[in-house]
Amino acid sequence: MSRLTPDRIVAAAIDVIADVGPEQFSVRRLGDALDADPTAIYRHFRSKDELLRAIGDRSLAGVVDDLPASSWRDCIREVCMRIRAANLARPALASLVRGAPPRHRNELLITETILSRLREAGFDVAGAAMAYHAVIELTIGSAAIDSPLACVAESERDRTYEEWRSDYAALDAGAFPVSVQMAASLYPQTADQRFEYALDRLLDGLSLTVM
Amino acid sequence: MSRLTPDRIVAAAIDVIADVGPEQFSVRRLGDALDADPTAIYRHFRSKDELLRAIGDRSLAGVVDDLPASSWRDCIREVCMRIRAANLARPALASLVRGAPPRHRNELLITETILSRLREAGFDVAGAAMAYHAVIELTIGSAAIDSPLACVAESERDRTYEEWRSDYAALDAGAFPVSVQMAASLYPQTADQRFEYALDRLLDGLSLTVM
DNA sequence: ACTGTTTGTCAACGGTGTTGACATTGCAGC
DNA sequence: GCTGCAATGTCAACACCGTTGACAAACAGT
Repeated sequence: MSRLTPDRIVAAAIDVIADVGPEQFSVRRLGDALDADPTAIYRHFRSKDELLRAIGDRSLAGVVDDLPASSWRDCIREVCMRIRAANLARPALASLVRGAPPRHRNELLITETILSRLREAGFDVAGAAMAYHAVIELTIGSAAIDSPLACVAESERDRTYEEWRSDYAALDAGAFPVSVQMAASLYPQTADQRFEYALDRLLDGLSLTVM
Repeated sequence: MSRLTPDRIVAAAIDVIADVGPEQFSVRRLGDALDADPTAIYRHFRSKDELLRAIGDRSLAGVVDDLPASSWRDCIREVCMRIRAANLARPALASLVRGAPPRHRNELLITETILSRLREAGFDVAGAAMAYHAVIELTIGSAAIDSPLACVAESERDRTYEEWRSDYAALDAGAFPVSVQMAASLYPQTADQRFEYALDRLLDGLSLTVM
């Protein structure tokens, strides 16, 4: 075996990203962390993009383990929440999804799980495909939006939300009456809970198509 | 007045992005297009990020003009489609959604429009806030995911989707039976239509909360 | 032990955003 | 008019970035 392996590189990369943030992550920094020449990484990954995908896939390990067998809704809901949690925990991943197809094992397992549950629930092939894409777009897209704020301390996050609310409250009440009136009610609860609500409403809507 | 103005820079930047794609957009290219030194741009924008935000702001102009007055669903649907269209046309925006967003006029107009329609439709304050966030997260998130493929030629896009489908079809049918079976049905229709479907199902689900 | 592939190292290429020093322009106030 | 000052454009340079090709060391198979 070689000194560097894909596994060790991915593990080190996750550490580096946790350290310096996804924005500052670079091949050179990763090389430093590995005490190896940065270009050695290209012996194991064709490009940085391929490396990032591998990192993303590793973070999705276990997403489809021990799922509730109760209903298709509960199952898919849980999968989506776990995907979100994985993406928010390592915020770099959310940004690198970029519509790339799931070529890796964990991503494929997720697809297989969601699709099969939908089919069991009575979705026809076309309906299952549409429902799958709908649920995934909401989950991944929402995580991409929320990830920047997910990695800062809770106090700072709260302060940011409060700042945004007061921005709305300070608007011209003539031009933006409803925004001003509702300012205090915007960004309610936590970002996780807002996602949960959106996912539940989407699943409600999808349920209607199969009954 | 100076030879370069923020307006002219933004206009040129939009042209350049349309030409070479968001990925290849750089300050140097923009300088070439303006027949000026690239660093002259920094006399009008503090950073590339600020420039991108200005581009984003302009691209959202007109999103809330002449909306259908019929139903709240039609109205919000139309707003979301226009936001998506704006984001996909100027894909650079998708990548900058992640930063802490300063409130710009067009963005505020969109918020006001959606919130007021929801309130008129009978949503209470809390429900309108949740529905607003749900709809926006799906719209912006989905656009962020779809934008990389939105700016390539249709033939190349079709080829990419076909490649992804055949990736699924080539999987081990024992481990991924449903994925293999449904391979040809994945990524159905266009990305716009898939988003439309997801949005409609989400609106269906939101409708249930207000009846 | 010889050979050929794999892996690590090094220098370098072409690109990026951004900064500071310098030259030029335009415009206020006298 | 002129002067002085701020705004604007130009240039060179910095510190990075992802990636490639040539070369050396280590390993595998025969």
